[in-house]
Amino acid sequence: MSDNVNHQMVVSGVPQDKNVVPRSVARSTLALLRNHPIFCDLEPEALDQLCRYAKHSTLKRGATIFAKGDPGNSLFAVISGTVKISISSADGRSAILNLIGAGEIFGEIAVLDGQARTADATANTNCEIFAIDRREYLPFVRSQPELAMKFIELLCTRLRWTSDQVEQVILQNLPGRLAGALIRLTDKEDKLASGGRTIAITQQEISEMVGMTRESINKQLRVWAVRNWVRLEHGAIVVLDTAPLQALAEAGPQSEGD
Amino acid sequence: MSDNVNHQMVVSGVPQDKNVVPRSVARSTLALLRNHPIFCDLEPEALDQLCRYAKHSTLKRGATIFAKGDPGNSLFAVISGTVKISISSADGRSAILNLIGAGEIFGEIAVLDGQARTADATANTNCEIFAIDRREYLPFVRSQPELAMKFIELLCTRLRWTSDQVEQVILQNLPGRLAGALIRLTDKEDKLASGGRTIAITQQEISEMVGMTRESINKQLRVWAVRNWVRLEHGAIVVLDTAPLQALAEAGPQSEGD
DNA sequence: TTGCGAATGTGAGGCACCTTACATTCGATC
DNA sequence: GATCGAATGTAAGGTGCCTCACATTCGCAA
Repeated sequence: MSDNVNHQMVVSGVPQDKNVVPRSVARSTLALLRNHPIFCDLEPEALDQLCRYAKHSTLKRGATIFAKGDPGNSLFAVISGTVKISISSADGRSAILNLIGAGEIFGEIAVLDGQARTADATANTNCEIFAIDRREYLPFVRSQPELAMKFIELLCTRLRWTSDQVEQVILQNLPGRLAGALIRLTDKEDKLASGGRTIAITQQEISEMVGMTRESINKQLRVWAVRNWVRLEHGAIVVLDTAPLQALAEAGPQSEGD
Repeated sequence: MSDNVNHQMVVSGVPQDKNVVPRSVARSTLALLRNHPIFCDLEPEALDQLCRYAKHSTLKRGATIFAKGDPGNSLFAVISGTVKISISSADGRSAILNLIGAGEIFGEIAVLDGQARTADATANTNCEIFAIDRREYLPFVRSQPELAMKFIELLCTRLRWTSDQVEQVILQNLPGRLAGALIRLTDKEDKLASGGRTIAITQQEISEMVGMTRESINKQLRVWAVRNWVRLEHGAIVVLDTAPLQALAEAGPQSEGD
C-alpha cells in the first residue's frame, strides 16, 4: 500500500490528466500554498509550477495514506480535515506521533531523504489533501535555494516537537505527560489561530499520544475538570487554565494533589 | 553558561587569534571535515575557509558545553571522546537523548533555526571538539547549496532516530526498550567501524537512555547474559547475539521468557 | 598496596498504572 | 425519534517497575 490515496474520489469529479487541473481545485491549492509558511515566499511563477505538480484527493475517515515501511514517493499537504501520523505494534496498540491539521504538510522526511516511511499516515477525519511527487519535487527544491532553508527550519521544528515528546515520556508521570500534551496541542491551535483553546481530540487519541490508557487519562482529566482547569466535551477538551498545567508539565514527577 | 567551552585549554597552548590557527590543529580539523559525510563533498577552498572558522577546544569529563535554554551560537563537531546530549528534570533525574562520538557533529538544531538549545550537552569523557560560530556558519551554508541538502539529510536522520525513541518508549516494556537501545547502539558502532559490537557505556547511562532505573536494567541484562546474548564488562556491554534482541525490539510488549 | 569512588549486583516491599468489565451518554443516520 | 456505534465514565484487582537499602567488585591514584 504505497501512497495509495483514493484517486477515484477526485474533487469535482474531473479526471486529472497530466497538468490539466480543474480551476476550482487549482485555486484552493494555490491559496493553500500561498498561505503556507514554507511556500509563501516563493515567486508567483514558482508557485504556479508547484501547483501544477500537485495531485488532489479526498479521503474518507480511516483511509490509509501511507504505511510504515513504504517508499516515500510523495509530499502531502492538508487542505481540510486532520491526518494522523502514528505507529502501531504487533499486538494492536498504537502510538500517535502527531496530528496534522489544515494548512500543514506531512510526509516530508521520506521524500527528502529517500528512505522508507517511518510511520503510518491515516485520515483522522474526512479530508482533502494534495500530493507532490518526489521526482518532481526534489529538483524543484534544488532550484529554489531559499526553499531548502525553509525546509531546514521545518525539520528543526519537527525535531523540537519530537524531542519534547521523548523528554516528557521518559521523565514524567501521567499528570505531567498529559499536561504537556495539552499544552503542546493548545500552542498548536493558537498558532493556527483556529480560535481559543478548544482541542478537538478524543480521550482515546490523547491516550495514544502520551502512551497511557484511556481509562487513566479519563480519571486524571476528571480531577482537573472539578478544579476548572479543563472542561470535557464530546470529542473535545477545552483548556480553561493553562498555568497549572504548564507548571505540571515542566516540573519533574511530583505526586501531590496533581 | 552559553556555549562556554573551556578556551583556556586550547590544544597546544597557542592562543587563537582571529584566523591564526596552529598548524597541527588545522590539520586535524581539516582531516575531520574532509572525512565527515556532511562536509566531504565541499571544494577544497570551501573546506579551508570552514576550517579557519573552527575554534578548537579540549574538555574535561563532565564539562558543560551548553545547557538547555541557552542561545544556540555554535555548531560543534567531536574530534575525540564522547559528548552526551541530555535533559534533566527538576528532581535531578535525567534522560540521555544521544551520545555523540568522534567524527560526529551536534548542536545543529539551534544553530540552524536560531532558537534556544533543546537539551544539555556535556563532555562524557575527556574530549576534543571544535566549534563554528553561527554568524559565520549560516552565510556559509547559504553560499553552498549542496551543503544545505546535506543538512536536510542530517536532520532527517536525527528525526528518524528520535521518532524511533518515541516509538520504543511509548509502545515497549523494559525488555523491548533495552533491546532496542542496544541494537541502535551497535548499529552506530558498526557505522563508525570502531570494530565489533562492544558498546562502551555504563548501565547507568543505558538506564537513562531508555528511561528506566539502573536496577531494573541490570536485572534484565543479567538474564540475557546467562543466555549468552550479551556479556557484561565494567563500563561496557558486549552484544553477542543480535537476532533475539532485534526480535524483542520489534515485537510489541509480550512477556514470555525475556 | 592500600584506599576510595564509580560501577555493578541483589533483594524486599510498595504503588502507579494497566487490565478487565461494565454502565452511560452522545450524535449521526435511517 | 428510534437505533446503533463511538466516546465517555467508573471501579476492583493485578503487576511491572520503582524505591530503598545494602553488599560487592573494579580501576585508578596516592
